[in-house]
Amino acid sequence: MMIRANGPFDYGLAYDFMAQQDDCLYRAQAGTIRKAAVLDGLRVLFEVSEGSEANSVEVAILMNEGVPESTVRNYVIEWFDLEYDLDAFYRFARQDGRLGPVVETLYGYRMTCTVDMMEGLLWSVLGQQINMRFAFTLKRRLVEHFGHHIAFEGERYWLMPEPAEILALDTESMRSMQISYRKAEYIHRCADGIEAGTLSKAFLERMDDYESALAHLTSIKGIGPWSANSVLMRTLKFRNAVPIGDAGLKNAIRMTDNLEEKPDRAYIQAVTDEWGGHGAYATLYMWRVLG
DNA sequence: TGCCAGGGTCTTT
DNA sequence: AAAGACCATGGC
Repeated sequence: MMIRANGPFDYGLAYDFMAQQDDCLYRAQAGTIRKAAVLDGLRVLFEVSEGSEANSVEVAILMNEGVPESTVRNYVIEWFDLEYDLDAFYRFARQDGRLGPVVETLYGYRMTCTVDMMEGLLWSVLGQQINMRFAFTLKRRLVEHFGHHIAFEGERYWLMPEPAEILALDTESMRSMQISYRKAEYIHRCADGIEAGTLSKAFLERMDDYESALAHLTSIKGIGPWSANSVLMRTLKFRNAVPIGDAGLKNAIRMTDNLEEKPDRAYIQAVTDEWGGHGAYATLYMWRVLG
């Protein structure tokens, strides 16, 4: 099936970004991206590749336990953020001194979202303060520990474990994966919240006010402003969410503004205030000015 | 080798 | 309110 984006979309840019990540929950190879997922309790393996028409992707289902095609379609729309009005962002960005140059070189670049809430929260905790390479290693160890995968053509396509399974995983097992005690505790809290419903995606989606959702997320021990906004941006699609304090964003602003030192919190706040409702995509593009 | 990493909490000024 | 200690370990 083919899916067209709302406005410009460059599959190659999405592919290149995803291929350079070391994410165990999809496989990027030879221009195609394969992913296994459990959707409404049923397993499915599908493949995304460049669409035959402009600004589109092609989706092929490789293995399916009965997930409706429309469900897979909606998943891919969310994953590649194909509904976002990218032209509206560009109209704003072209008039911005920082964003103007970078949006020209990345025309059609969209966010790769994290559809699953447990995965989004897990990443927002694992990604705290450590280098990305190591964070991906930790994620891989945790995911592979549970062993859930779909085998296809001699390869394993790993599935995200359920919150209940993560909740049941003891701290010592996580420590043996080199996840710190604190992060193990935070991950348990997140899994518990999803199980209880107060951190479920459906619950937070109903909380359509940004300030309320932010306050709710940061009330969880271990979820600070950076982690909360990471989830608001990539899983809940709040377009004004910006991970304040993000190291990459600091470095990017330092570069665009030609600063001697990294900008402080007030400086960053002033910049992100200018972005307003375009903050999430402004951040996405700013990350790319570092190369 | 030392500094930095897509931070957060808790304690102390 | 702001600054410092501590966590914890890989990557470059």
